[in-house]
Amino acid sequence: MTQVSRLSWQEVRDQIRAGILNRTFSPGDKLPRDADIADQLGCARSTVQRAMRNLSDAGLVERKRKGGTHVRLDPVTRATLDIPITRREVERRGSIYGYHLIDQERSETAREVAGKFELSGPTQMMRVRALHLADHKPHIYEDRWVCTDTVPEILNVDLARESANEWLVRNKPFTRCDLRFYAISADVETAQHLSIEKGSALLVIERTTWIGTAPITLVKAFTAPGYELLTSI
Amino acid sequence: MTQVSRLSWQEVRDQIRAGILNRTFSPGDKLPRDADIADQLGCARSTVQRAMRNLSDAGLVERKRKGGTHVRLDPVTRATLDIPITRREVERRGSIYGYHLIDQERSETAREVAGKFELSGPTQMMRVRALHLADHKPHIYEDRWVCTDTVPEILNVDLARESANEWLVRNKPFTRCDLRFYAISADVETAQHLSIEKGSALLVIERTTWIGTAPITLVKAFTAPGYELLTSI
DNA sequence: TTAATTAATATGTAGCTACTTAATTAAGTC
DNA sequence: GACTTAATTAAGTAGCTACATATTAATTAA
Repeated sequence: MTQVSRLSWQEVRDQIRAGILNRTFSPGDKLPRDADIADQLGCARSTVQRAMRNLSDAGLVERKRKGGTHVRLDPVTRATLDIPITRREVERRGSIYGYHLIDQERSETAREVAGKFELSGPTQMMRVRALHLADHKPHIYEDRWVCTDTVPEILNVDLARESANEWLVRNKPFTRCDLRFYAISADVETAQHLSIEKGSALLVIERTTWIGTAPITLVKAFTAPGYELLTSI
Repeated sequence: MTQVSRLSWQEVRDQIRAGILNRTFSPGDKLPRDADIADQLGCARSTVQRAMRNLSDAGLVERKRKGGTHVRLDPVTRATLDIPITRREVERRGSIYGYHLIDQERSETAREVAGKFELSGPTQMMRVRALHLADHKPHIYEDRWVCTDTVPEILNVDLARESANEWLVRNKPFTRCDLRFYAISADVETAQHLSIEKGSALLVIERTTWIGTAPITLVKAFTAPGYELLTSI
């Protein structure tokens, strides 16, 4: 008697997923209603709901009120990425973290930056350039714009002591965050900051954050050669 | 009377999150038990549970049975990435998709590949190189290893007609997927395939998949210059 | 004192009911 | 036929109870 008295939502999810993967339900097909699946499997609808929500989160099915549940036409690989504050990231790898402010200046918003923030009117910004070190070697060079209309407090922060990265994460929550990853060839200035050769291939992590619709910050993090971004699964 | 009769789990989540962000609860602090929060807010524990699970998924808090809920010490930016099959990705941008098989050959597993798969013993592999085109221009060059012990059917697939990418996604579900993103300078061969200059900076998306512990495939997708990976939030 | 056992506790899950909401289908109306 | 409105449907949510499970804390035995 290895029979389980109750079916867990994970088991239900696995069964439904198996049905999708072995083509009992093909892409585009409509799945039975939650209630019917519950009946058939002998569990509660809430259990099927939980399983379905999971499959929906994972990108395997699409659910619509009244419309029912359909197997997604185009399966996607959905991954979650954790981007910690840079100090933590360095320390977790067992390296010694270092930080160095390069320069900071108040300035008008560059057109490119305003575009990324989806701004209509003009705003005051502060541009901060800084270097994060791992074991005394350049690790990430960041070129950051902070909106001083949204975050005026940043003007009173000693950014030579505490990085804007850290201060903002700790003090300025965001409600929206856009991330963008791409590769570039290091230009002269970036190469100089990272102590590498001009033209080296770099992974850039670009992050734009808002609180509501108010812009907070835009950072381009130029990672040193060899940097890899891994999924946390 | 704008008072809501019932508190939704989103509202509960927002209140707890607000408490964390305004330092009512600082990083490392222990939050009250779900039941107490429910009492205080006048909702059911299940509603608080739902809210907490969401905060936990988002990386804001950590929960442990008996241990309770703690605000995470190191806030992370947690993003979800959708990686569709390449054809879909190209078509969604309104471009014409094209595919071209470069070559395929059965071979022993390269040491680097075996390492990525965390293999102990030897396995048979097939190496497939192919090009994905967008509007007749090189878009992604993929260098793929498929384990023919795990996926012998692939040997009977006409990979000149259907890409391994598509066939595998449609026919071989995985239970584990590791992703890795990094930048490289194009070597001669890669540059040739992508019709670009040697040394150009390229974003590489490397994906390793398993079914259980059995290896399925390892792909390095060399994206054409200008390629960007965006989060779906 | 240390190790093993037991009790206590906070989260996690399953099941049920009742109600809400979004979306589609059907029925009227011009 | 085209448009509006109402009915229907299936997922989503809230609340409750009961029990499971993982940990920690307390207690007892060696």
